[in-house]
Amino acid sequence: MTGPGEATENSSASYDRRVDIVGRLQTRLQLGKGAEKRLVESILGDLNFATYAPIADIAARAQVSEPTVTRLARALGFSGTREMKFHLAQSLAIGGAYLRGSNQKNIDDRPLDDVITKVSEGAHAALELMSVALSEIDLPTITQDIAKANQVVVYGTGGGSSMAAVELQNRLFRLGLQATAYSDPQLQRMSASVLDAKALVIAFSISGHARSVIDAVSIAKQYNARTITVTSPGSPLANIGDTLFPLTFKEDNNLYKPTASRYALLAAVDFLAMGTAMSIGPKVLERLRRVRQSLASQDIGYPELPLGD
Amino acid sequence: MTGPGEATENSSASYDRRVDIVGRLQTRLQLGKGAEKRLVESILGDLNFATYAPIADIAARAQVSEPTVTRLARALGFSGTREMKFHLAQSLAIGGAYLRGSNQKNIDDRPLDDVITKVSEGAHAALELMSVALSEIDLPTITQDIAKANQVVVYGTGGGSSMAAVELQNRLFRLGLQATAYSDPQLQRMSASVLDAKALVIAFSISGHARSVIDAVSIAKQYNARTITVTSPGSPLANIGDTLFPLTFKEDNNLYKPTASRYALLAAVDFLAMGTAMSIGPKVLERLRRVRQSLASQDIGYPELPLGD
DNA sequence: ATTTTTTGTTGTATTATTACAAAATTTTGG
DNA sequence: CCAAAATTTTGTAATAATACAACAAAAAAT
Repeated sequence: MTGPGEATENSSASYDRRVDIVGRLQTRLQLGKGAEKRLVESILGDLNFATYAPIADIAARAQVSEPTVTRLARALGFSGTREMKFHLAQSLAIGGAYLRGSNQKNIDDRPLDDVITKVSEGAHAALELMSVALSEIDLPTITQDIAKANQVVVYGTGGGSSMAAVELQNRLFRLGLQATAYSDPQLQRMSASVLDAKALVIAFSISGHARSVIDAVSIAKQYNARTITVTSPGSPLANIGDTLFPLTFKEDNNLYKPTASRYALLAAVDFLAMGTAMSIGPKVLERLRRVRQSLASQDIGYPELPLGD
Repeated sequence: MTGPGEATENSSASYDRRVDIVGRLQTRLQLGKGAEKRLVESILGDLNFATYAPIADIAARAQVSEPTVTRLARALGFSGTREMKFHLAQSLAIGGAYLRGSNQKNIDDRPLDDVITKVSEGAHAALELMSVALSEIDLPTITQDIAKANQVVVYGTGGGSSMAAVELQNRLFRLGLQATAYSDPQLQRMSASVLDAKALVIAFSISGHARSVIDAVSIAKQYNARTITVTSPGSPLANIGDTLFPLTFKEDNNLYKPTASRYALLAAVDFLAMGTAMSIGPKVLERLRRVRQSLASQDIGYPELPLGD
């Protein structure tokens, strides 16, 4: 439908599909069989090739016929091979080294000087893992709860989680919600003990074992506050919360680079904050405008810049 | 000569050219004239169209002949129109709404439920843009400076930058460096005034206009401290620092999601921290082990978990 | 054994490029 | 400064490359 002929008009539909293309290919790999499976395998095995090579070469390499390639493209929702290749090119651009390198040797084997490659591969991977995991959950329901809450209390201890907690506080605050973040273990427990049924707790912990956060959530529940936990599925914290926002990440053992999970946390904050903004709806724009203006008046006008330099 | 035939090998050469294509077109617009100029104008006027439309349509719209399009592609260093269009598609993907911009309806008009897609696309794109931009700089030199510093002072004001500053402090501290972060404007100026030539300043600012950070860097320079700025190229802060670590990002106009730059900042922190760890070398591992142990003794052993939940 | 689905073959339509010719531009000799 | 030659730029038409449709054969499911 979104064919070349319609190039001029808004191609937002295809834009949405873009990044997901690799995931969709992987799904198809499970279901498919025979010629199509061979083809998908071949494409995933070398995305670069599939992007730049003509259909004849792609077909030859996968030992399938040319129309099979066209048919796969159609099956994925594209108007044809051409369009599929453009989208592959785009996800390759966005996924960067992460996707480009998927068929390469073990990351840690490579020379130590490509710090940039490693860090961004790790970050891309972390984000990818998160968005895959989240296809399971019902984000709107969670964010509607947040949007309706009278008071939002955010817990998180330790570098990553407390960063996330503070960040979420800022973001929700800008949306006009009463949000407060607590990083201090004592304050977490104390603040939890004065909550009521109209309060909403959001608790961050990568491991799900942070003692003070678990305590605070338990206390909050005693007072009937709703609790959302952002943590690893199956962890103690995940088990006691009302709703789980799963934090999925794979920390690799490279001691020099112990931070992939931070991207996952940051993404979680973004998902929650943006989702909440959406749930609140257009009236949130007025509040954002005010915040922006309050910053602008102080530091003379760079309106294009993000909030809170 | 990165033709389709070479698709299988690592196409890092084309990777470098990728983002720059719009800039190169703009350069050509100055020099060129006649048919080519018309064509370039037309392409820049609607990158989307140029990306998706067949050569005949592109030529027709610009009122030039088809071979002129092929010739332009060649002149830009591509093997042909096909390749040029792929690269356009990729820069469009990375530049995102920014490049797609003018001639499209607002992204915000799209349905509200694909929060996850939007956030992760933004994040991926931000990371990719950073790593492309950083292929220019000499990271080892910078991180060796950090590794050798007697004392590291980190400045950053406002949500994103202060988060980055604190995070970098933590990371460098774990490596055994004397690192201190200051988010408070007054403290920034004060701390800068007591530095000496052996101190190293790292200053974060997304815009590069944060008054207190600029002041602190100027003061630090008066006392001969080395200064590294992590900020937008060309900004006031970038101009006064000794070394620039360029922060490249395209904040899109989606008010609901004002945070792509945070991923760029986080990546910058990772690049610097990991690079520094590399520069220090293996002896850093012992320090990391100690930090890990100090955390483990308190909260009973989950050694696989990242430092600082 | 028949129907349905999947895959391949062949011919055709679309798209991009080459080869050549015609303008347009610049250069050069008077 | 002007025309004629040389050079460059641009366009036309033929050709090559690429992708697709229609149909047929094979495989799988009923």
